[in-house]
Amino acid sequence: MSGSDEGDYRGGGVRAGAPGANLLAVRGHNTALVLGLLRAAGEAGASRLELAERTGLTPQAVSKITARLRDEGLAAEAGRRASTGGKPRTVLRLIPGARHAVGVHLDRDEITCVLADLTGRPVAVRRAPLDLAAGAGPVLAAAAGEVAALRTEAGGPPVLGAGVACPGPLDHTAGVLRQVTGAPQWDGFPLRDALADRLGLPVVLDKDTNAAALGLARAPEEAGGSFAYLHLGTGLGAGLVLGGALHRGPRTGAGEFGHQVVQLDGPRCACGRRGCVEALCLAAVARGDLPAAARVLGVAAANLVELLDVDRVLLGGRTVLAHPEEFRGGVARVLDGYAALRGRPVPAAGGAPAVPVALARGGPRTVADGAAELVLAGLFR
Amino acid sequence: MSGSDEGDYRGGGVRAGAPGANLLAVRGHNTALVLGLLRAAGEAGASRLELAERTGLTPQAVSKITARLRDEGLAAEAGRRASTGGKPRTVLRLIPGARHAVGVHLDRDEITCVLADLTGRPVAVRRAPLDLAAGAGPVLAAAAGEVAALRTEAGGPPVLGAGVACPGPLDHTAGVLRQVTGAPQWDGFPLRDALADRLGLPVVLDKDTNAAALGLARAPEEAGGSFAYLHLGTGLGAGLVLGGALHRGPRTGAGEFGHQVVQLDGPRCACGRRGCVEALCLAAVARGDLPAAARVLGVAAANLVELLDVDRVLLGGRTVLAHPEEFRGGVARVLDGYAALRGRPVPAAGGAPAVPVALARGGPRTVADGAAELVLAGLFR
DNA sequence: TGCACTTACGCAACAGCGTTGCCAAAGTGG
DNA sequence: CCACTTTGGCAACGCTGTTGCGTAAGTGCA
Repeated sequence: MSGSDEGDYRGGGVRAGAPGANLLAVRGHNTALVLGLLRAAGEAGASRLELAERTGLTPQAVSKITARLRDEGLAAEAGRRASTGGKPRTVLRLIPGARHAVGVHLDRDEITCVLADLTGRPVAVRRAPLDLAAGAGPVLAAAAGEVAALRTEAGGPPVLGAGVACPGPLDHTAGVLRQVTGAPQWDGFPLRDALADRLGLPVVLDKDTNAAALGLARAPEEAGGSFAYLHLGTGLGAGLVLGGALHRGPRTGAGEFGHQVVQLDGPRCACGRRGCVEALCLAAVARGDLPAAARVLGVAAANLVELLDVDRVLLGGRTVLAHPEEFRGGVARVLDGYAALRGRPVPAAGGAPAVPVALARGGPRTVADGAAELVLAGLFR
Repeated sequence: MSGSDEGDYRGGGVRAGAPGANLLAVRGHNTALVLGLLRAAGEAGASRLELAERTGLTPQAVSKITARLRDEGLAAEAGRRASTGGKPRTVLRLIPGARHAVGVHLDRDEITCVLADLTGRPVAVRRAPLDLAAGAGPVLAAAAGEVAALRTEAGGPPVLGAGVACPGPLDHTAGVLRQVTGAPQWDGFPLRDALADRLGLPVVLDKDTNAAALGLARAPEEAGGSFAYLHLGTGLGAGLVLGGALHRGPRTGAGEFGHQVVQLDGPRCACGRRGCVEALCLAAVARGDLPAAARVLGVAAANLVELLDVDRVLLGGRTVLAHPEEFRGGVARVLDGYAALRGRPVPAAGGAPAVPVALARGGPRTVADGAAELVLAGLFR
C-alpha cells in the first residue's frame, strides 16, 4: 500500500471543515464501509454479494474494493458458503492481525496500555502504577516506556496510532487537557502533540468515558444504535453514543453526567450545586446503602433515557464493578418502573422492560480497550 | 429540471439504509452543500470562489454546480463584488421564490398552515380552530382545505412538499402517530401517507418540538451548532439540535423533557413519577409564582446543557410567550450561577454567562415555520 | 455421464463526477 | 496604453462506480 493514506480511509480527499466530496472521498467512504461490515461479520465473514446488498453498491464495485483490500493485506478469501443451486459465494474475512493500534488509559493512579488488533481485541496488555498529578515529565516518560515495551513485546504488524483516554475536561479537537481535577498543572497542556512526538505515532486524545463508550459501540448488538455508558468510579460520568456515533459536543464537554441535579435544594455537592446525582449516589455508597445509590443512579439514567431515546444503558467503573448486580438491578428496576407507567414502546403489550441495562464489557479494561478504538474508528464505518 | 430528483438533492443515488456512495450521491451532496451556503449567505450572496473555499471544492467544480442551479432557476447572478486588483467576483444568490414548501402545525385546538419560500420565510399563513380529538376525518379535511386555500391564494412556483408537526409521541420514519394525549383514537394512524394522498404532495411528519427546533436551526447564528429548544405550553417538551442535525432518537422519542425528575420523592406527576419538571413548573405557574417556575425550568435546562454540551438554550411555547422575560431571565440566572461555580469555558476569565438563553424566533408560528423546514431541509446541507 | 440451469464474479467499455491546464474576459494601477 | 491581477469558462483527463457480457463453478435431472 502507498502508506500515505494508511489509517485514513475516512477522510480521503476531504479536509476538516471542508465538506465537499470528490472521488477520493467516495473511495475512502466506501472502503471504510466495507471494512466496517467485514469487521462486524467477524469469523463468519461476508461474501461479495452480501456486502453489495448491505452497502447498496453493485457487486462489481464491491469486487474492486475488496481486491484493493486484499492487495493491502487487510482482507482475504476464506472458504465458501454452501451452494444455493449455483456457484457458491466466496467468503471474505478481515485479517485482524494486519494492523495494530495502541490504547492508553491514563487514570489518576494507574496507567493501562493495550495493543489491539483490527477487531479491537487486545493482543498485549501492560498496567503500572502512575501518579497523574506528578505532571507532564514523569507521565510522558511512563506512557512512552509502556508503549515501547508493548510494541517490542508483541512485535508484528504496523501500528496505526495511539488513542489516549484521560479523566476530566479536555479538548478532543485540539488534543489539549483542561483542568484535570486534583492536578491543575495539566491545564492547557498539549498532551496529544507531546505524546505524538514521543511515540512517533499519530495520537488521538479523548475523555475516558468517551473512549469507553466508543469501544463498547463496537459490539455487534450496538451496531448503529444509541446507548449511554455510565461510569461510576471516584466520580460519575457518561459517554453517549447516538445513532452509532459518539456525541462529544462542540467542546468535548458532553457526558457531564455527575452533576445532573435530581433533588432541588438537596445536599450541597463539592461542585457548589445542590442535589447532584454524583453526591447523592456516592454518599449512599459511603454509608453502605447500595439500593439507595442504585436508585438515585437509576433516576438520573431514566432522565437521560427519556431525553435522548437511547436503546440501552451500560454501567461501568470501579464502584459499579465492586457490586455489579446491585447496581445493574437497581437501575433496571427504576427504568422498568417508569416504562410500566408510560406507554413507551415495549416488546409485548404491558409493562415489559423498555430499555435494558447491562454491565459494560471489558471490566477494568473498558477504557483502555476503547482508547485503542479511538484510532481504529478511523478505518471503519 | 427533470422532476425525478426535484426536492431530493440529499439522497441522490443513496437508498435508505444503503450508505454506499456513488457518483450521483457525490453530485447530490455537493449540490445541497452549495445550496445551503447560498441560503446561509442570504441577500449578500456568495461568489464562486467563496463557495469553493468553504466547500473545499475547486472553483471549476463550483462553476459547474452553480451552472446547473442557474439552469434550474434556483440561483442567479446578482451583481459583483468590489475588485481587489483584478476581475471582480460575480455574486450568486439563491432565488427564494423558485420553490415553495408547506408547513402544517396540528395543535390540539388549532391548525396553522404556512407557505414558505426556499429561505423558510412564510409568504402566506392561515390559521383556524381545530379539534384534534375529533379524529382523522375532520382533521384531514381541515388540513387539506387549508393547504389548498393557501396554494390558490399564493399561486406561484412548484411546491416541494408538506411538513406536518403534531404533539405527542409519533414515528417520524413510518409517518405514524402514537398515543396523542387526550386523543387515543389516533394511535397507529398513518397520518403521513393519508395526508400525502389527500394533498398530492410528499409529506414529512414530525413532533412539534422537533419541527420547531429544525426551523430554528436555520438561523445563521446556529449554523452547524448545538442547541436545545424548550417548549412550555400545556406541557413541556424539547427539540435537540446537535452539531447542526436534529436528534430524533431511534424511535423519534428524543426530547421527552417534561418528565425529567429534578426532585426525588417530590410531588406526584400525572405520568406516575414524582418530581417531574413539568409538574413542578406548571404548578408554580398555576399559583402565579413565575420565578419558581423559571428556576425549576432552569435547573432542568442546566442538566441538559451539562449532559449534551449545547451552545444555546431557546425558549418557546404559549406559557413562555405569556411571560417571556420572566422565563428567559430566570433560566439564564440558573445557568449563569452554575457556570460561575464550575470552570466552564467562558468568554473572559471569571463568571461570565457560559450558555446564552434566548427566546425562540417566530413566536406562535415557530412550529408551523419549522414544519415547512422539514421539507426544505432535504434541499440544503 | 451428460446436459440444462443457476449463481458468482471478473474483464472491458462506459457515463459522469471533480480536477487540471490553459486561455479569454474584465478589472486595477502606473 | 500597457503590464499585471483576478475571475471563470472550455477541454482534456483521471478515477469512481455502473453496465454488458463472458467464464467459472456449482446443482439437479435424465
